[in-house]
Amino acid sequence: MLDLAILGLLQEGDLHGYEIRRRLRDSLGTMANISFGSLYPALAKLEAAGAVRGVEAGTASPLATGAAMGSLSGELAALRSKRTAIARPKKAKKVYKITDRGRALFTELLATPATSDDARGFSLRLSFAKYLTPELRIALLQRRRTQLQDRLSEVCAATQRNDLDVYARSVVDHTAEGVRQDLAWLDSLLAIERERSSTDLTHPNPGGQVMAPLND
Amino acid sequence: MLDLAILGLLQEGDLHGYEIRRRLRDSLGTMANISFGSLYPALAKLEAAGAVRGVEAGTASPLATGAAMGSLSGELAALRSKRTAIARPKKAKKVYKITDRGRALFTELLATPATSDDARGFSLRLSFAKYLTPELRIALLQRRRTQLQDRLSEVCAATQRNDLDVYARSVVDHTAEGVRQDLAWLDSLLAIERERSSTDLTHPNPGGQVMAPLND
DNA sequence: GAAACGTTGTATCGAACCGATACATCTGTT
DNA sequence: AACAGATGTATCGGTTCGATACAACGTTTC
Repeated sequence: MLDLAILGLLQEGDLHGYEIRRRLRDSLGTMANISFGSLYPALAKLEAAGAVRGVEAGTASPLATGAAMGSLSGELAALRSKRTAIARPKKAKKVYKITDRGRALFTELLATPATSDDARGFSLRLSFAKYLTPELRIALLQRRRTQLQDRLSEVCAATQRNDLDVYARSVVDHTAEGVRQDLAWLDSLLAIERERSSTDLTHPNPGGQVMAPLND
Repeated sequence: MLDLAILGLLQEGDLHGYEIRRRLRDSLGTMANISFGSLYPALAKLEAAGAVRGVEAGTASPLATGAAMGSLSGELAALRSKRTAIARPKKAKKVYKITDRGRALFTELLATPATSDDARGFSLRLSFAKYLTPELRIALLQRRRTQLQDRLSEVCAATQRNDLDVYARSVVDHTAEGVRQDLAWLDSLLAIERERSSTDLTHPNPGGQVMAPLND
């Protein structure tokens, strides 16, 4: 699941570990707090599998690193300290690029429903939903929907109990409310998605947006 | 964190593994989906630490197992099949009891803020908040509150970005909304808690409810 | 009545993941 | 010049997950 997130980010540009973690926190809200203890082993594993290639930046060609830079502040910092960048090749950044193999793996992981998408797995996949076909997109939403409905009936059953003290009850009630909200969100997404697909059928590719691998 | 959940449940009655998992799902909504791959090792660890004691039920005294039964349906099933219960001592249930050491550990774990309470850790602790003093209760809520505020500003920053496609944006927005709702919930809990503590000061122990280790 | 299936129940394995920690480099502050 | 703080890579031990195996019992079905 971390693999999917990494490949997804790398799909939009080359990044190094620290920057990946930042994006995980910023763009992919759901994947916040991924620790380096997960990240670096995952990167090593992906590299061993040939899905990404990591090159030490700073050692070889300092001119080429500019394009690989992640953050704005990082780029500015690099420009400011360019005098030292050539003289200090020690402990360089390792910039990761996605390979064709990695792109294939990404597509595969994204489409695979896994066994049970939990909240994180679903949100992650939805974040990358522009890479899915409309059918797979709707399938993803529907899978999550039935899952949430099951969860809701469980939680509602818990709500009916009368052997809970105020605190436990408050937790259960709030949990139920959260599930209901998620469900409503999902329904709105499904409605949008169905409308979009129907209009796409009548007006194939109307504007700048759209089409199967959806651009941003 | 699983330890805390187990000890909390065992505090209200002796249970065996399977039943613990059921309660984890039913009473403690947040701790749903705990796998046996976590549960049994955790029980073994707690037993090794002297926090719980597990006794094989069914083998020794079939009469004594009745009180240790967890679910209503379980008890009924045991009554119905009591004729076979004596004759079939194979592969017995292992019923766990909490010890004094376990109770002490529970109190310690419950009061310890850990390093960072995530959503699960917080909900779990709040579910057992009746075992906390009013001061510790408020401290727990406030810790979580500042944490959620930090999270909210992070997520709001993500909301401002304009380089997200519709799907990623929807995820970010919904996440932000969720955090806001959690924050509102927390504020209401804090308000209640503060009022409760102030009325407790003016009218010490007014009704059947209340007092430091709060009963259910 | 036996075969098939669902539930209850205990247990283990490998992999994923977390939290803490260590270490190195550069930047800005005082 | 000293120090704090962000950036950056990396590893270690422990916890948790997901899959799987196994066993006993109840219910349904043919």
